[in-house]
Amino acid sequence: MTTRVRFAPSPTGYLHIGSARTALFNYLFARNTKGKFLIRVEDTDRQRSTEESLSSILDGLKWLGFAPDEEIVFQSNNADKHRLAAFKLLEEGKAYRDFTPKEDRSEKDIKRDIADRARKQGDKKDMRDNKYRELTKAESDSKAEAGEPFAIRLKVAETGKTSFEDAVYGPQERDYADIEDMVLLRSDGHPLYNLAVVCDDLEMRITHVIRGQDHLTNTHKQILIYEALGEEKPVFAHLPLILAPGGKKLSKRAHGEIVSMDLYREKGFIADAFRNFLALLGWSPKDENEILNHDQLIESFSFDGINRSNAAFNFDANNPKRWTDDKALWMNAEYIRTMPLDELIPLVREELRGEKLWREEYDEEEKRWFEETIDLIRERFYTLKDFSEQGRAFFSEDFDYDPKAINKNLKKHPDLREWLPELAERLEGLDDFTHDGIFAAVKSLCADKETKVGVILNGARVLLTGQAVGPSMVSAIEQLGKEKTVMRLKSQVAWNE
RNA sequence: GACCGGUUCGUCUAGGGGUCUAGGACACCGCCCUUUCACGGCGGCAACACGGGUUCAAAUCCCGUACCGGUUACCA
Repeated sequence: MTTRVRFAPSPTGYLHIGSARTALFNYLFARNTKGKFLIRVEDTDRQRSTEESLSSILDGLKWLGFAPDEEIVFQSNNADKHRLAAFKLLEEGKAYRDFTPKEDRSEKDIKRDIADRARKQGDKKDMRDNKYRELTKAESDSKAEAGEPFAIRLKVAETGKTSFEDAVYGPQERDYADIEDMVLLRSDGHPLYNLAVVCDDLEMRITHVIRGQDHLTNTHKQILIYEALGEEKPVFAHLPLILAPGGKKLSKRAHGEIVSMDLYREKGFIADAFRNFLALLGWSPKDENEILNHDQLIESFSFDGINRSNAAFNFDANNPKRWTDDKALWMNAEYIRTMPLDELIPLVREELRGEKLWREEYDEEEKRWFEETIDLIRERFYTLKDFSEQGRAFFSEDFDYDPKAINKNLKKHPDLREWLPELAERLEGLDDFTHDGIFAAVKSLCADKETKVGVILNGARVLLTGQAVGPSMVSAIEQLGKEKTVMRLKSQVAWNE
């Protein structure tokens, strides 16, 4: 049997980092088992669903590389089938009409409202106390015919329990007494989540339902629906949640853009690296190598590598250097400096284009120079943004000097004001403008001035690149070329900043 | 409140009765390399929530407590 899994986002916002990981695990499982990965858009909440949200989610999935194997299913298109299922259960006596007037819930604080009420009820609540539950068929029919509005609720048995074996959490049980007669169909004819999910998963022939742990208790309700429908249930695998630092809920409201996948693309993450990081949040491979590319992730993925406890996404909103999880940043840097150059170049090209730093020559007569430059400067970069920011001086005359670099490496050694132009002169007269020739010139200047090589090179770095850090400076000088090097070393602009 | 999950270094995690004086990764710190640095190499710091059992032996099994999370809608 081929496995079939689905990722089922509801288009009511951005692509949450936790949803992205759910999509990832579904995708990995599908590929690992040579099955199908499907996408179902759960757009039945018409008030909250938007086009923008949908395209943002789809874009995010595309960026991560999770293309669906079949056409995307829109849940709202299946409403008729859901209704049919509800009426079938009603017909068979497995569900009943509830004529209780619909309550008006104020949009605000619904969740708190519900929790408060539940707290008051304590454990005394009888889940079967609906007075319409035992109405005879004739009574129910006549009320319905008279035009009285009704919702359809599932008739959950008085005693017994649901049980299933979760592929991650193991055996699960829940007593019927703890499950209410949930509404299947709203009084306005609108099918509800649990019914819709079950019907669609059946229709799509889903074999494994892989989703967040927040659905663990829902699963029992859905099992009741599978049973009422007389259908086989799929395998369930629930995933631990991704929490904010301190173990609190991670939300856009409280934590901002950091929860949205869009941000990572904008900030210069490489999809491969981010996928790798995401996979390690709640899952771990058998051996100790944590750097796993797309194919390696697929190959090593399995449910028993999934951890059962929630993971905290670690970042510090007050520290720009730690705007997101350290490990994610490190992972991205690792990919940038080790991935094949021909895979990196197109990504850098996009970045430079976006910042108006790209020149067509980089693909033609200056291709070689460009590749060498990228290979040189990528060594200490963390994101693709660094190519256009810290690396800007390699592609443009219009770059800024980092004030910290000026103070630390220039102004602390006032002599550099004379020494660096002198270095420029010496380099200008150099026939052999290669690494060794440049280094020899630097060393002889150091000897003459009785200073350390580091002082000269650090100072030169500021004037040449505007930065305090970077790759081997001698190589950088060679890469920049004589003309630019001489010009920048003679410039006094930085001294006046 | 009730029900359901969870709890190993700061963070992500390995481990599921003896091999655990608890392994790896990130971060942090030190040293080395070097021509400076956010590269690299080597090393260090640092954890089994707590209390009871069971057992010759418990991070691992059982019970309780605490804390955290989820669910508790005519939302998804």
